[in-house]
Amino acid sequence: MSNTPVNTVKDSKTEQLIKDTAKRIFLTEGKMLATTQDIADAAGVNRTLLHYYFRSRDVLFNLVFKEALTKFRERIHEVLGAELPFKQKIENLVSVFYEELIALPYLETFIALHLNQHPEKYEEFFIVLPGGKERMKKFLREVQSEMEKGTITEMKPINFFINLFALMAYPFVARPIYLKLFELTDSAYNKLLAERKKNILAMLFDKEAHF
Amino acid sequence: MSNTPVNTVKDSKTEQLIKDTAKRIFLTEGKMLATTQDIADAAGVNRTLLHYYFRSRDVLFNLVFKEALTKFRERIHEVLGAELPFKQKIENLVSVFYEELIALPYLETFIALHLNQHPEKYEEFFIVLPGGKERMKKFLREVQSEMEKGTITEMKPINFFINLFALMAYPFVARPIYLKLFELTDSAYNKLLAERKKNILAMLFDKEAHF
DNA sequence: GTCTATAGCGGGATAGAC
DNA sequence: GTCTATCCCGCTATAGAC
Repeated sequence: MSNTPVNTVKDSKTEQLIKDTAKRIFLTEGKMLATTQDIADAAGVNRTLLHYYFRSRDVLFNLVFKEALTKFRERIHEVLGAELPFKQKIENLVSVFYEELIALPYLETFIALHLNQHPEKYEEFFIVLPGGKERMKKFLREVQSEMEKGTITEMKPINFFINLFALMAYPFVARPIYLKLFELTDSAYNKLLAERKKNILAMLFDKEAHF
Repeated sequence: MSNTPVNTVKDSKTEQLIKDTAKRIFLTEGKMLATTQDIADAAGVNRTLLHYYFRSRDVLFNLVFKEALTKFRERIHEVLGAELPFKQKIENLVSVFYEELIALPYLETFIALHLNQHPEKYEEFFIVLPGGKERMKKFLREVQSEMEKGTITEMKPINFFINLFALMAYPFVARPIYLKLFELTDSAYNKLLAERKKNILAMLFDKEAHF
């Protein structure tokens, strides 16, 4: 209430630096077992600062996870909720999804493993987005309507949804396997991923020009 | 060479029990951080026996992993190498893949995470299967030939391969997410998975009766 | 806000008795 | 082959000086 000290400027550089570094190590590099020392070293700060700002490794881990997931979901929902023709919407979705997963390729893998281990944390991680449920229902109705128009193959709308995300996400999850299996370089695999964008649309929609 | 003692009967019950338990915990339940104590408790044996038979946790982990992966790959290769019409082969593949992943749903997730962390272990885990390389090349040629016949959409054969495995594997990897997202019970999700078998074929092949 | 020093414990591994 | 006792280390976390 009275005059607050000047150094109360929140979100100090250090705090943000630690959080960004943790995010990179956990979700970009996929090192979910990284220790507090690993993170501190990578950020170039003393290990105790991590506890000073976040109290425990667990709190930091969950925070980073939750923030990334929430941002990701918000972008997806935004795209799916846009007032655009169905096919255009899916094209945008693929682009946005790619953009996010190139930055955070292990996000999906982590969710899958972590939620299996701690199902009670679902509500903590998947915070309710305003209008989220309605937006999903609306999207599934759109899928249904497209099938009636004959632009996509008849199936349960949920299966269309799963197919869509399977085709997008799996190549990121399984990247290390395919790199070796087909003896590809990183950049060759990235090129393959880029080409897949068109391919995914060709798979989802009936009878279209493809590549 | 001379008369060996009777108690040299290898693969004692205990050894097998520990290995089976570890396999279940690591690959079926997805608890890749399970401690030696966790495994010993689940098997109902003393923790030191684990070291007695396998020397270290790491050795046990790699052994279990490698055995499961090799068995899995052998089954897949067997199916892909069979002398059968292409579509029949893919149908068989989906069935075999499902059978294996229902038993070991976390196999794929583990490979992805573990190989990323220890890329040098690729050769240890992915042992060379006799004729493996030729079989893969032959399969990709078959894919090419099917595209020329017009039964499947034109694309790079590698992309057909990735699409195939994406559609099969992803719903297993992402199971915990979809259970919650669509508020499904375990058995409802299993039913959905079963229905997807037909759906996957419809996605992969052009213009077929679907469901 | 940042450091050093230290407590504390959980987990892997081995020695040695039975 | 199976157990108990013990060692040892890495990692989290905190107290307290600066």
